[in-house]
Amino acid sequence: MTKSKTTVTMMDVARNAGVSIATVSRVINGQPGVSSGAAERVRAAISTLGYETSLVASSLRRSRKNVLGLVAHSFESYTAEILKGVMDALGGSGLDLIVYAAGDSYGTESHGWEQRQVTLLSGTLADGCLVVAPWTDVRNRAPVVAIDPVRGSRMHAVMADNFAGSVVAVEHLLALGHRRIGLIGGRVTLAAAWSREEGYRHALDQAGIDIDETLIGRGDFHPDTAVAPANALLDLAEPPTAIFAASDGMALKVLEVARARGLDVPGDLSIVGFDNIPESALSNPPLTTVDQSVRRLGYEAARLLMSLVIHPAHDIHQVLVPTELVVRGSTGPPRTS
Amino acid sequence: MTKSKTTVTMMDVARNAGVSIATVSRVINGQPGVSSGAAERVRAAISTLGYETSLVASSLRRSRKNVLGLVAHSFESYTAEILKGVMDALGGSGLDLIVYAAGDSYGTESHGWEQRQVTLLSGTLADGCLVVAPWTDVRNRAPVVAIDPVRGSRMHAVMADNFAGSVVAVEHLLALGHRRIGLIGGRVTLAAAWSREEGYRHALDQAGIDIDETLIGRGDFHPDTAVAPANALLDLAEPPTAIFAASDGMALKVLEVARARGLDVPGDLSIVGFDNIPESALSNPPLTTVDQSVRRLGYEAARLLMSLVIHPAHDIHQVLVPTELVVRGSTGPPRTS
DNA sequence: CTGAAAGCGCTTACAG
DNA sequence: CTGAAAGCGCTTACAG
Repeated sequence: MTKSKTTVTMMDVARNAGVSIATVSRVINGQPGVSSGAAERVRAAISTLGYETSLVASSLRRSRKNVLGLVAHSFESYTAEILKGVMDALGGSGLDLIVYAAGDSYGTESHGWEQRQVTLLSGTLADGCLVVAPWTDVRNRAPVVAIDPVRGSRMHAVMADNFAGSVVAVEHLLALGHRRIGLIGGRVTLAAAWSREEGYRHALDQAGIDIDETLIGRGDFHPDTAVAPANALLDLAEPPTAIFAASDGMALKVLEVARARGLDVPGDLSIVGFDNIPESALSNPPLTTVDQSVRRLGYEAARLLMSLVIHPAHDIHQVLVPTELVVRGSTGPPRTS
Repeated sequence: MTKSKTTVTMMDVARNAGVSIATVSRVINGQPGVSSGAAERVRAAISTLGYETSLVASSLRRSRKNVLGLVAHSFESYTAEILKGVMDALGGSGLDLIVYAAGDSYGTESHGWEQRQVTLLSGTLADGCLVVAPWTDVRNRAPVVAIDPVRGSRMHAVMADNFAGSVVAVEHLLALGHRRIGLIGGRVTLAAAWSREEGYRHALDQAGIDIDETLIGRGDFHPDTAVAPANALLDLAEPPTAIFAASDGMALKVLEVARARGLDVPGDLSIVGFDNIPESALSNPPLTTVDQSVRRLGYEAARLLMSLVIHPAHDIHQVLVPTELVVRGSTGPPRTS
């Protein structure tokens, strides 16, 4: 303890074990070509000195890092679910995850933000990167997979099968006997919103029902943005007997609006949402909705990224995760008039 | 484009701008002593080449990294809330956050796990580290702050004022007229569980009520572990008229058990929880509980860590975040017999 | 104001 | 089986 060093380095271990740092490195990385005696001494030195390898130094030298990166705008529940799914996929793979979150709050809303974050992680720390709901496509030398990409994205991506989900939701309402079905869509620059609206139109089309554009309102997925279109729909001379909202947050808001207006759900109005967030099961009545397992999205995205890290692909991989209709109390047959 | 390099480095920028890499570094880090002409050329070169600085290389050289680390076992809702609070604190501070999650699932439950993670981050990438609900105390050269530390912890830490919260909860029941108040505690190795039980005992003591140990059951904070103790309590010859559960998850389970037994809440049994998770407001009846803002915990922990990074302290800082009673429908006066 | 050079802690051919 | 040495991409005294 003559020198007061601030960190225990590989050099210290080497000295303590009486070998070179190359040998220490080999032992740590489990590489062949070390006598068992030397390996033993190195291991002993490591535990005596409490040595821990430097992630940064080894990342700088190594090309394969065995770490995946993730970039997200916030840690609200959607991202939290994604993270859980990613961890499910990583379990036991030998890969770790590093999440980098920039402290400056506004930077987050600027255009190049995700690109910067991805470069930061991929260049140096991670073998590839996951981007959650990016505002724009992102590129990198290392593979990048988007979860919920923008509309028309040309990146590797994972998203829910929004189109099929909407079709099933609307078909459910049709089967109950509804003919005037309103839609409250989301921001159409997002692929998800677009596909959900497409599904709505497609299902009505298939049923031979003409699309009535006055029955289509638009929010931006956030609950509050559903209030105005919901009221507009219900103020119609001939209001819809059912409303399909493109997110559960918005659907629950529609439910509130309906009750405030003295409407019985589902007696006077059936309501279907999309997402199956936990609150949907707890509303009164509980919400019929389309389940998209966000956790599963994270899982599939991590799997895809892992495979791309091993076999880089120049064609674009996009995977659609199935959705499923969950029928609960907020839908029923229309009042027979 | 004669050389096909894989990454744009500072060297490339320097060459392109006709300066040395030292000058490039100075421009990037906003250091003085660069002529405006040189700075201009460097900036131009950076944008032409699309240069992005290497987080890893600069971390290796620099002592101050302007990055905080966070280590957690999972990303379930508790940790997600913590993350939100941490991001609140970081906003605009110029500090970033890096979360490192090990992929191997069991490692997580082993003893030295947090220590290893903290060393990994703190040694090299971060100026300091946050540890969420560690199983044991963790040390490092760089400052470490625990959120919800173990009982008797000697680390810097942030935790809810669990004792005061329990006292208020039990006093609320006492004020309603309850005298036989059951407790379902948590795992007592956790400081939080211990303090909550202490608060219960203290409040009864102050009210001059002898502690009846048969009224004390124990779970481990997870919902399911409350079922057996709840039934045991309600099977008593003289059952409690109120039950205080040390977590909302457990309290909601008690509510279920009570209803399954045909008890009216709060008519036959009052129930109080602890935590104020979102589900508590939605139960039927809604749960009276003690609010501990987990997000606030994250916020305060990040603030503390930031201050410790700037002024390292050798005394132990522990901060207690206030809790607050939220009275809802699950508590009322006992039936007058 | 500017640059050459040392060095952060590792890994990896290369030569024994 | 083992080690000396180069180099990953930066920052930072130091000398001009």
